[in-house]
Amino acid sequence: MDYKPFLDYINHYISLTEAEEALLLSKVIPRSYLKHQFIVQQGDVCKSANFIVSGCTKMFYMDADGQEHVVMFAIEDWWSSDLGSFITQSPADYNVQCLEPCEVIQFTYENLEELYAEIPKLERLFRKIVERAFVASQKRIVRNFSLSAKERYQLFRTTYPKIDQRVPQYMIASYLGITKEFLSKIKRELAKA
Amino acid sequence: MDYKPFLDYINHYISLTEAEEALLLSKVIPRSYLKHQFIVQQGDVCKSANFIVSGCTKMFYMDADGQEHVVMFAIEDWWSSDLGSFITQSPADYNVQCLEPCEVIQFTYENLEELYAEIPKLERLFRKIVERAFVASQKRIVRNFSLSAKERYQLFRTTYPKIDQRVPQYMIASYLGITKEFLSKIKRELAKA
DNA sequence: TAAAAAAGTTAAACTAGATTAACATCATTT
DNA sequence: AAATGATGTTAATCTAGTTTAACTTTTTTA
Repeated sequence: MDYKPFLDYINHYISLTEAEEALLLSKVIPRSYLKHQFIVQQGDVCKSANFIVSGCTKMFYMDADGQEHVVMFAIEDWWSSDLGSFITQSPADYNVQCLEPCEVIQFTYENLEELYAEIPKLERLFRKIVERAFVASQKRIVRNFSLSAKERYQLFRTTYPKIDQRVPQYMIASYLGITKEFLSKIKRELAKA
Repeated sequence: MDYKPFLDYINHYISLTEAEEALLLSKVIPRSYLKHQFIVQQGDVCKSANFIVSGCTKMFYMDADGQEHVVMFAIEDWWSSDLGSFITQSPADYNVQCLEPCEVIQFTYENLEELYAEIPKLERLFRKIVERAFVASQKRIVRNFSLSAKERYQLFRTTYPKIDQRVPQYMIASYLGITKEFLSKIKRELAKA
């Protein structure tokens, strides 16, 4: 597996010495998944923090009625884990499933705790990553309330054009909180206009 | 101002020596606000991270139509800042306003950066705080999609009974993403049943 | 390459929640 | 204690988005 995108990503936030890079890579697990494979399963403990080197995943919640709710997609240079389950090492609320074959770099909980002790700068790295993720998540809450379904789709399409192209439409509908039928109607209207 | 709740809160996540506590307190600003006063204003840079010692705030977004959207409430032992604005030191998307007289402990951006350098453990503290906030935020997104307005209100009421009692109903409606009229209807139904 | 499965479309009937508008109650200030 | 403004209620009408169900197109697999 090619570690360069991963190291580039990290060096965007903090700078590591060669020794630190080597230590980091020694405690990280490269893993490949097939399309449709689950990286995390609802009910199981999320044992790793997963960095996507290549491929595409969805994180989703299966509700009591068997309805899927897509919480987020992840592609190259994003993380895809049930963070709540990972940090508390308790059963996951969400599934993470590969929508394409995926190459993933994994931190186990124990390895990450060791790394925090050995390279304290990593606390800073993950603080910054999660800060950004939290801000984006709050922004999404507001938008879900203040924008119409059509506006939300237009925003999604311009913000994540790559994901819009790679992911089945019915999953995007779920991510936007609408039915696939209604998204189909929205796309027809947008195509006309 | 009484710093004990603040120190207790911090010691729940990490442990500080007496010297570290003293250094921390020397770089923090206690401040009082009146009811209705703004701690952060949309468009201004959010200059401080705000820990609520006493009182209650709302963070809200004012949309293009002049409609208020409540993103979150904060009471004792919570934070209330526009984190996106704070971490990037760019104009705030949100307002933070006091719903009661408030006692607040403030970290300026510069002081916090200094503190991170002087007490690296604080990176760990804020990493953990933001991790939890992010997990809660994602959970809220899923719930907004998978639960009805009535279910969301019931969940809110049992999760945050104190806030339900302290905050005007029309603001709770805004937080839940519904109109005050519809919340009124929901409450009538719940009272009947 | 046929067939089966997955993904997408269309349209009619329906519903959760919005809008509007009038009114009621409570709190604050003078 | 009256008046003002803020908060909460009720009910009729309306609409964005759902549901259902039948159908088409694309992709995957045998």
